[in-house]
Amino acid sequence: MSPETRRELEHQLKIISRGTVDMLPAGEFETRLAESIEQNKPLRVKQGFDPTSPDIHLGHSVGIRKLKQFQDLGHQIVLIVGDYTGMVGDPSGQSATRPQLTYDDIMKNAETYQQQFFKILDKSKTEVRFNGDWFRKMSFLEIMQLAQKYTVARLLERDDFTKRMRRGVPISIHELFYPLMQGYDSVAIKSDVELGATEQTFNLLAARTIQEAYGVRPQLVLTMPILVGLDGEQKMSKSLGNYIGVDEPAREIFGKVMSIPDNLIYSYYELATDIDENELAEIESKLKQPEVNPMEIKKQLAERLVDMYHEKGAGKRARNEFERVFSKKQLPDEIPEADIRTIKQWNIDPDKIYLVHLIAKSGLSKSNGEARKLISAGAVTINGGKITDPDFEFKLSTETILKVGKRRFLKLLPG
RNA sequence: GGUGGGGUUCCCGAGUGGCCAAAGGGAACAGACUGUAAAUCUGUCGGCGACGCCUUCGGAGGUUCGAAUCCUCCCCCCACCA
Repeated sequence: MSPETRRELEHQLKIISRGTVDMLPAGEFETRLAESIEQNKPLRVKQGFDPTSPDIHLGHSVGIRKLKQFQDLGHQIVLIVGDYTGMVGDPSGQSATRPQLTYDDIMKNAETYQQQFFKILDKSKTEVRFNGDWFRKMSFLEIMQLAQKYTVARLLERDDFTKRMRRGVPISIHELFYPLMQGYDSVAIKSDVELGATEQTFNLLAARTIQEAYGVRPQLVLTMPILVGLDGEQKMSKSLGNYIGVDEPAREIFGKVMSIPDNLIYSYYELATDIDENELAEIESKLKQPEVNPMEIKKQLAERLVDMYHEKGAGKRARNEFERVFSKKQLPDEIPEADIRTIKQWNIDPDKIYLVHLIAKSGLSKSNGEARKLISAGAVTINGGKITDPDFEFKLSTETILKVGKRRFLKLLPG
């Protein structure tokens, strides 16, 4: 190996290994990377995403950002949109069968996925493939041949299956196919590397066996930690509702980041931002000092994340807004407005506004009942004055600010 | 295929003829305290202009003054046996 190759190899390994949990099989990464450098042949680096929800969130971004690093090092990224696997549902980490989505839902989600991927990746350098392209064409015979390549015993080694078996939770046969399908994706696109979260380790390794069975060189496997969601306990996911979408408005991203438990701050910096090693180390030590209030570090994190997914300066603005509304309890700079016409469209008489209806119809609460509860709980103010009477009615004569809970506002205009 | 045990509100899970919109826990939401952190305490937690009315306990029928609870058929899950 030439000194230049050696240097480039070290450089690439350093970037690639940041934040990773495992690079498997041990040692082979180095060999294969060196080979790629020497032959000037980019690695084909794959990650699959099942479009089971409309948005890419920070959890997805962990892998995508790692792909971006590969991309910047000159490797070829292949994104698999799992339109077929999405219908099967990945059993990884699941305690129950996933709900089946219709093909239409999946394709709708696939569209937004494709837009959102490129908030992080360079579109012109990325290969996007739908796995329906090959699965749709498979005959039953071919499916059986694929099924031959793996054994039930090996599938059942998986922790999630074992647990479900033990707890008496059903496992459908189609779920057993999921790892086979994912593995076949690797055959179809001849991947050199596949990325995934640690919970994917089984699927990623199974793919090696399947590639080999089809005469394709087995891929390397790189696993990333799971990003914990807003609740501080479970992995970030749409279905748990504990996620931050990359497409969300700046103030939402900022606010959600501020609501994560303190002990998550470090891992968010490490996994979801591109902060450099030195700063990361500094943050780590600061967070350990009891006299440091983590709030400021968290605000910087929130600012940084907003900047990543919005235009420059958006983070700063979101921060100012946040501080105004929550620290100083002032009004946000943009409040949804409702004029007389809108109010009438809600079937509400502006001369005799029944507060419960107003809150419910304007969407500040889900139902009249909830509005009523919020009022009784003291969560509703009109122009700063707390209203606690659930039957409160008023006439709209001047501009009026309605506030429900900490963050829901509505401006009523008499005009 | 046989036998037995199950399917309850967002989740787990009590309830086996009226006192059940259904215990308890979790989640969630709101309030207090705070840093939209954690912890803690309090309240709410199917819908409705609401001491009442409507809808809900796998599905469809039935018995009864009255059903989540009893009967019939159907669907689904689990365990053991084959």
